This record gives sequence, C-alpha cells and structure tokens, in this order.
Amino acid sequence: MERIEQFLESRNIRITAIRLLVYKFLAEKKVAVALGDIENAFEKVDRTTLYRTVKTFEENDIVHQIDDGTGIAKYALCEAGCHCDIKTDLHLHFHCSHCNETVCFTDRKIPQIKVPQGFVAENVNLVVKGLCDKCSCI
Amino acid sequence: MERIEQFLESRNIRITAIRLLVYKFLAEKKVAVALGDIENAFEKVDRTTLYRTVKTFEENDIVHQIDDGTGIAKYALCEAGCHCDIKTDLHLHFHCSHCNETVCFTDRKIPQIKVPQGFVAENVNLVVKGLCDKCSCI
DNA sequence: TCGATAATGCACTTCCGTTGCATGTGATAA
DNA sequence: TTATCACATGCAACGGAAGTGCATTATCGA
Repeated sequence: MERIEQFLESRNIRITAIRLLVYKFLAEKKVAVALGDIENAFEKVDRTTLYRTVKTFEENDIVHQIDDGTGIAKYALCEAGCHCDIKTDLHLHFHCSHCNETVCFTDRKIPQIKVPQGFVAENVNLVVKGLCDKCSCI
Repeated sequence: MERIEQFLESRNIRITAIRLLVYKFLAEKKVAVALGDIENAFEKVDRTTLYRTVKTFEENDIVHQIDDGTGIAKYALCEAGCHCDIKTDLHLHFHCSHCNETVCFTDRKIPQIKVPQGFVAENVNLVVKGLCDKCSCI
C-alpha cells in the first residue's frame, strides 16, 4: 500500500483513501473494468467520486481507457513506463462476448497501418471480439 | 429512385417513403452517419422511426454499424455483395478528431491478428483516429 | 491552528439507445 | 369494393451512462 502511495505522489496526485482503494482494485483485476464495476465494488462511495477518481488517473497516465465496442468505457492500469503514447504503447484488446470481460494483450503490438494520402493517423484502436480462454472450452 | 425500390424489394423490405429517403441519404453521404445526423436531416420524422429504419437496414445487411470510439453508433451502406461477414468483409474505419467524421476504408483490409492459445477470435474492429484529408491541410 | 486548495457527496441534466402501445397505411383475400 | 391483417409510424416513456454545479468535508502548507 505504501508503494501505491509513493507511486501516486510521484504523479502529483494527492493521497486519499478512495484513490488508494480504487488503484488497488484496478491492480488486482486482470481485466479492464467499467465504471459500473468499480461502483459495485465500492457501494458506499458516490458515483461521481469514482468517476472523477478514474478520470484523474487517466489524465495522469495511470490508467488508459478502452473502447471495446460495448459502448461502455473500460479502464485498465497502464504498464510501467507507459505514457499512452501513440507510437509505442499501443496494444490490442480482446473482448469476450460470453463473459463480457475485456483483457489487454500488452505483448501484441498493433501492426503498422497505412492510411491514404492526406490522412494523418494519430491513434489506433483495435479490438478483437470472440471467446476468451475461459469461455472457449465450455 | 426506382433502382432503390428494386433493391429494397429484393431484400424483402417493404417500400415506404421514409425508407427510400433514408437510403438515399445514406447513399449520398460519403461518410458514416450517426442516428442523430439522420434525425437532423429529417426533422419531421420521428426518432424512433428512423432508428427502426436503420435497424431494419442493418438486419438485412444493407448497412453496417460502426463503432468509431466516440460512443455513438454510426452507420454506412455496405458494399455490393457485402454480408458483413467476419472473414471477408472486414475493413478499417478512420475517425477524424477534428471534423468528427468517420469514413470507411473499404479497400484496406485488416491484417490477420493472432490471439493467444485458448482465445477464439470472431470479429475484429479497427479504428484509426487522426485528421482526415480535409482537416489535415488546415 | 488557520486558511487555501482540492476531494467528496448530492442533485440534477443530457444524450443515446430502446421499448410499449396506439394509430395509420398499404397489401391481400373474400 | 370492402374487410382484414400485417407492418410502418408516431408518441411517450424508460434506463443506462456520462457529465456538471454546488455545497460540504478533508487535506496540506504556512
């Protein structure tokens, strides 16, 4: 827990109980979580607070937002050294249509995409949908 | 207009004035449109009717839905012969963060994606964000 | 300890997607 | 032609999620 405190302080984020708990929650989850998941985990805490907590994390490159096509934004902790930079930190996400979980494949980089003349690519989002390893063998 | 009628009839879709107009609207647009865009174009027509019109088109493989990461579903006419099949009809989309338009790059197929053992890929969504040809030279 | 600044909680709004139900319209069969 | 039926349309309303304004509370620094 102290490591988390140090980490947040290094990002100039004020330490609060909620922020520590939310960070811990995200760190323990292996998959990307929606705001609703966090709300369910902390029922006593106001929605808005959790919303703003995650937003603060996002603004400081602690989490990155994932659009997995469900229409609900999900969040996952960035890897160490991640600055959510377009060129280096892109990876693809996998959304399981059965259990509805979204995981990051941080080791699978997105292949270079060529766009037509005149277009400027700044960001790439690649989501593969299907069955995850847990659901595919059912 | 008669060609549109024939086309819709061939898909077993009953011809109505609204459906013809919506189809025409989609055909004239070079970019993917949101339901809100259609609503603005046909202010006299009820939201729900337009919603269900597009849904009917989607169910009959006349349009395909695009998730460009804005959180708002967009729609574009399928190409001739498109059945929105996972294996053959995938293409990438480009979302311009300046003019907010989304275009289909139907000629750019998505490269083969490898997923870890145990995962089953059924669908791929790839959206490139950046500046389109119109906005990049401003 | 005090004051400034930021975090939290509450109420509220907006937007989009979606559904239920009543009404209108167009095709079909008697 | 008329009766009937299926489907299209319009209206109202709901629900989820994102977002905002403001009052209150907590935290940090002087």
